[in-house]
Amino acid sequence: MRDVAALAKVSTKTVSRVINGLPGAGAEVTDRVRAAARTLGYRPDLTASSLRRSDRRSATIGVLFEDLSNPFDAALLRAVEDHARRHGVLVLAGSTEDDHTLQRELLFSLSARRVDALVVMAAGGHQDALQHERERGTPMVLVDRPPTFGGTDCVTTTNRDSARDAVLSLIALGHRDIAFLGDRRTLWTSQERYTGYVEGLARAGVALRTELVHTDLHGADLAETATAALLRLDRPPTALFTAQNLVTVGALRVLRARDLHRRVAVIGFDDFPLADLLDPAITVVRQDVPGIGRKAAELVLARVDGDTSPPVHAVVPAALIRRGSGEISPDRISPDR
Amino acid sequence: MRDVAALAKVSTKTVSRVINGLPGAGAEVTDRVRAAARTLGYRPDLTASSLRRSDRRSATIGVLFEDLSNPFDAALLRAVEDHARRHGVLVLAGSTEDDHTLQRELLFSLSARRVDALVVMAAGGHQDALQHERERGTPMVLVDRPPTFGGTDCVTTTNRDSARDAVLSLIALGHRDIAFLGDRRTLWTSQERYTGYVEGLARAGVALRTELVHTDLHGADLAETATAALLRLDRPPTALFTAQNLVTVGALRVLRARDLHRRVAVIGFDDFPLADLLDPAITVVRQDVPGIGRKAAELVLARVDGDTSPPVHAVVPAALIRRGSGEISPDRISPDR
DNA sequence: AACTCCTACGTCAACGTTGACGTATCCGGC
DNA sequence: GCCGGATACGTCAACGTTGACGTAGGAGTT
Repeated sequence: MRDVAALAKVSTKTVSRVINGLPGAGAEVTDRVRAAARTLGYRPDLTASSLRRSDRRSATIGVLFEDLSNPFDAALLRAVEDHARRHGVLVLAGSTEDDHTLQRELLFSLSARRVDALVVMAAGGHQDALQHERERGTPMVLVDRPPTFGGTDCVTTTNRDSARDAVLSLIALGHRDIAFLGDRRTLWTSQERYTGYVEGLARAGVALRTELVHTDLHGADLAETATAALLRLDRPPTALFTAQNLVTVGALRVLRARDLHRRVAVIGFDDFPLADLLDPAITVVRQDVPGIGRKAAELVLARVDGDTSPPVHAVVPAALIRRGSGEISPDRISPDR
Repeated sequence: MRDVAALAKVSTKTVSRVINGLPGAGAEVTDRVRAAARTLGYRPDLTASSLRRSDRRSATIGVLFEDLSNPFDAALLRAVEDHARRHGVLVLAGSTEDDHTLQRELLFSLSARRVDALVVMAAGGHQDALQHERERGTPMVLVDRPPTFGGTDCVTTTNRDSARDAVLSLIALGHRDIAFLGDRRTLWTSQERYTGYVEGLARAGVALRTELVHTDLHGADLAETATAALLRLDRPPTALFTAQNLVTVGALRVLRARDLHRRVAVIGFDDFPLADLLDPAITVVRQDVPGIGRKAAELVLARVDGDTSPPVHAVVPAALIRRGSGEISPDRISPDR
């Protein structure tokens, strides 16, 4: 900047005015400064700028997610990034892999870079580090789980209701032995979906068979093991409600290996790419991922802009997409031994 | 920092020493500073720190990609991020959507935030903005295309060789009418894969039927249209080589809709989730995405650490994964009218 | 002619941090 | 008792930028 000022024979302050398009710079000087900046390849330093500016904005938000290789996380990041970019805001992204220590470190890292706000899509377990950051004044949106502390927005989907509806739809087809396969119970979404499952059974007067419930299936491998175990029961389930996308995939692999994919009904929570190309195509509860991402970005950017209205808990509705696998009628299969 | 210093009754310089673990601070003072920092909720400001430090490192790299909703991009970002995080480096991510203007703006944005290096996974078209940034001294790695300017590393996969091998494998089964469906020709990978296709045909002495070649299929929808057109030919292809993952998916949709998915052979370039669960499972050329990402991160982080060895063009080998769809023998199908 | 007001600049200090360098204190050796 | 050297601090300025404020000159008003 000093070099630009020297070349254009003005003060650095005038360069600053020209670069930021502020009034108080004459036409001829403006041209000189622009030309000098170009020839020197000058790029303003936003970090120095935000250090000095009164609002201290870095025009950067942090996004914490669990695992980018999950299409759900990727799509969400994409939606947040899209919306942020339109506001001139960039995204510092980091995955936590559900590791508590990692999450703390990442949080410190983002905090040290003075992000204007945080979008947190992966808060398993304790939220004390998050709470601390929130109390320091960083606006924050939690995605897929409500905050355990005050003053914080969150965006979730209709986990419980959609799970209940999925189960009721299976029951309407005559299913009575519906298995539940869920992700870690520490996740709020898992709990909600399980509650919806239980509510669905209860509302239809179907008894809950606890041996059909498998939780803490983190990743497709554990889901495969659990599915195999279900199929070995004396009275195997005629339908599966798989409460997370990787769990769905694991279950499908086992059903396919046993050639049961056309006989056992499956409804999965979370859509996934190619679900429509499988045989049968997979019926899923589809979350409005772009909608969730957009809402999260909107909320957090509004907070950055000084919105101090009471915290919001936005609920973005999910929809049951009937593709075939959830419309298979009950068919008593023999135990897999 | 001033508050911490005041509370601990030391100078800010001493606080700096304690926070950074530098020698020259006594045990008792260290404890006092730590305690003060904790009670005040002090977080160092990395942006101010890197402004003043001699090395000017922000411990942040920028990653430009095209579309996060493509699992290839997502997996690559994930691999880069993993590796970077292990070095205490965070990732500023932005998608360009193959929009030239957007790419320029994003580049400026990252430059203004003084990223230490760039990983560019999406450089279609002109690279002048990239070149300019490179000339300003920012280390840079291009993924999936060689640089048009000097002094820059890149990481690619065996596009041409693997494409040729895929085609030869189809020819070995007796296929003579092999269609090529490719992404935009402006992409280097597309050109390479097409060249590999041509080489494969030539090496086996099979004539190239130009009406079987469709390029510039950006996205699954265009691929569907092209596939439908191929099936209307008087002599339709008995095998498809789909040179990008979304193209593969589009082609599969059409084959499935026509119930030809068990009669027309398909080999796709780029693996995609669930390719193994389809019927038939899809034979693909699988790139070593984690390997590419790791290599890119390694290269760029080494440059940040001052590695000035000559620029590297790393080639990470891809592998043909035979799953079934590529092992279908030629079967003359009648034109689809 | 003296005044106000506006425009187009410049000067100075400060944002939070650290490199360079200074100073006070203490310890061991002779 | 004095000196050399290490150790534990502090002081000052600077990184690139901008807010607050100052000033010079011209236009308009009375």
